[in-house]
Amino acid sequence: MTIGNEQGGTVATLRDVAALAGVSLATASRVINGSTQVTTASVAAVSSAVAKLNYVPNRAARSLARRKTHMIAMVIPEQTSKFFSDPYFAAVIQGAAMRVSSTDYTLTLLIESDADPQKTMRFLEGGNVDGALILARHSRDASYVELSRSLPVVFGVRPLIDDGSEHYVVDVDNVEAAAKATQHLVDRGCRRIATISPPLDTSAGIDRSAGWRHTLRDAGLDAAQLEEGDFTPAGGAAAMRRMLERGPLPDGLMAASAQMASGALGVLKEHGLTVPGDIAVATIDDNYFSTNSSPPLTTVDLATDTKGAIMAETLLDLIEGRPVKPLTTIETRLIVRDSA
Amino acid sequence: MTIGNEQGGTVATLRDVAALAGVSLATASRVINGSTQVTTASVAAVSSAVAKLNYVPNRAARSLARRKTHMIAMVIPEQTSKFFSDPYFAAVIQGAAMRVSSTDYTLTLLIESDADPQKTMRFLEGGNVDGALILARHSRDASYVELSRSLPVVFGVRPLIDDGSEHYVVDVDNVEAAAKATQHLVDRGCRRIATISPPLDTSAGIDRSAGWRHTLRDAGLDAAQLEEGDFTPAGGAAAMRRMLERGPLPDGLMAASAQMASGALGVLKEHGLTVPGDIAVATIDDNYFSTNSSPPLTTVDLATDTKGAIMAETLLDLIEGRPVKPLTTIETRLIVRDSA
DNA sequence: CTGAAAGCGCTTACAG
DNA sequence: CTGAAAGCGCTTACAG
Repeated sequence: MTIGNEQGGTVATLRDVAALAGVSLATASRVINGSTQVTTASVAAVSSAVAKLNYVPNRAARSLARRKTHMIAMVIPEQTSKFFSDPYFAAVIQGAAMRVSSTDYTLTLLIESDADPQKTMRFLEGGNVDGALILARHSRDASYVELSRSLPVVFGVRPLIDDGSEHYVVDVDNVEAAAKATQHLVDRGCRRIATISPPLDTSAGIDRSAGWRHTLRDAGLDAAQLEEGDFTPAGGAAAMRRMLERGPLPDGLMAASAQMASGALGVLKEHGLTVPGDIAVATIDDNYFSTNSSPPLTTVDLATDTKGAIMAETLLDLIEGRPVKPLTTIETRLIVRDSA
Repeated sequence: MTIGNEQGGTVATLRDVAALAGVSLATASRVINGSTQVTTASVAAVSSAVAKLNYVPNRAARSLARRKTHMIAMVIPEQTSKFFSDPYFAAVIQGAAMRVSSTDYTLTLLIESDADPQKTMRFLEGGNVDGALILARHSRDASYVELSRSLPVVFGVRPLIDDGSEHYVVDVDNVEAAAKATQHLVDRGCRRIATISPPLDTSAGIDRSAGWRHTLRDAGLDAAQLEEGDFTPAGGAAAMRRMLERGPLPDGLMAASAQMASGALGVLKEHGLTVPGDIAVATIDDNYFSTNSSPPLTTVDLATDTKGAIMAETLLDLIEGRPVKPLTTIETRLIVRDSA
């Protein structure tokens, strides 16, 4: 016994509202859309009809007439493991969803299929949304930068291409975030500070390793080892192992993501090394990987949910034609815990 | 300099396709919708026109004509903290989004505002979606059960009301999951097995505490302490503290969620108690809270992303009029790690 | 301030 | 198998 797909046709229509209020369709529409060109009598009559009928405008009809969908898309890379176990995505999505939920817009989740990445692009180009929030992989940057010529688009990560075309980015200053974490290690007296970096073909990898390097240089210290991770605990553990094999042992580690730091901590423990006794660890991003590890990690809070909210806000500004600056930088702050 | 909201009108329309293919609008539409009532010549002509023009059907127009939106909503409770730091929601959303992304449907995230819960309901009742996936709080069960009379609705958690009306649920068997975790403690020789339960006014709380209780009874053991938690690490820690204060110390703990277990572990450590030496700990749900704690936790995997996928699948079946059973149970399995 | 009318881009009986 | 036409439920110049 299933519900079937008839909805019973009980949904009230604008025509019903107008009839009950004793006005024309046009006037009813004006009242509903908050036009000032209507008498208070009309407003009253229509409003009460709306309440009585529990009227909700049909989005499809409205979209068609206005040629606006009132829908925005959030594009997310497929790579299941990442999305699922990476608190970053959950936080951005939540921030954006919360911001959007206070408007008349609707947020739709678009997973960019590895098998058919063009599907996402066709959807976006097909006029199905008023704008898009992009969290996808750098390998597809070019397509999205291109897309932003015909559709309002906001990137959550600086695209790696720079062909001079304009695009909008909301992100933290990753150079600065890495510098804060590294400087903290310098300040507490570390002299041989290594880093586990995000992949060096991502803007996070490029920027965070740069922040680490220049902070050391400014402090008059030599850069110790750099090992690349992949944003996962396993990747962080592997990087830590390589670092330990190659030696010498650093006295400070700037693990450039809490997930990687958490993996590194496990390896350190295996080797009987204490944190922060033998090696002080600072990281970047504050989530359960940084709060829940032992010891809890000194980190730089990236305010990722705020970033999601501001991405959404920026996109709405773009869609509605309000002025927007190309780059919005989210503030970060150091949080000192036990690991450094 | 902003993009503004003109899209340049470059999007091809069905009329364009028909003209280029030399057929009528009706025929073009038929080809695009896979009708068999068309000659192969028409199919060829239209297909090539579609490719040439990069045509994508306008969803709004299609929705209006078909009176179907091709959109499904996932309703999530506001309570920021939960959604954000609770891997459960991320997993369900991901599973559902992945499943939906292989169809022509679109998944929209609806956050049920604490301030105006009626807003969500109006949206759902307004014919804006073809169906809804409900993850919201039990306090609103009645509204959603009521809603499911006029809209296909699938619950991710068994609603607490039972007024005889039919509704569709996709969930794990929480009684059984708790029994598996508890039985494992019994099997390893624990005699005084306590539990930290989810809130007892939720179906998870009711079922998991029941599974714990009846497993002990079947084993001929007395139920030791039960303390209520709230699904968070802090709640688990508080529950553990109360348990320790009241005594006596149990030799086994079935902490009914990995987050709560993680909080409890911290308190045990504070008190110098070892796991599993002094007290063996088993939990429910497998995520970074169970894999990332020390020791890693023996747990029952709830396959939460699969649950999300099956919720979506079930809803699509409902929408398209395929037969659906009222309850779909997701399989769970015990994963033995170091904590018990 | 208000209403009649055209139009948004599709789908779908209906007639052929 | 195909096409002309009506209609889905709104919005918005246009005329008054």
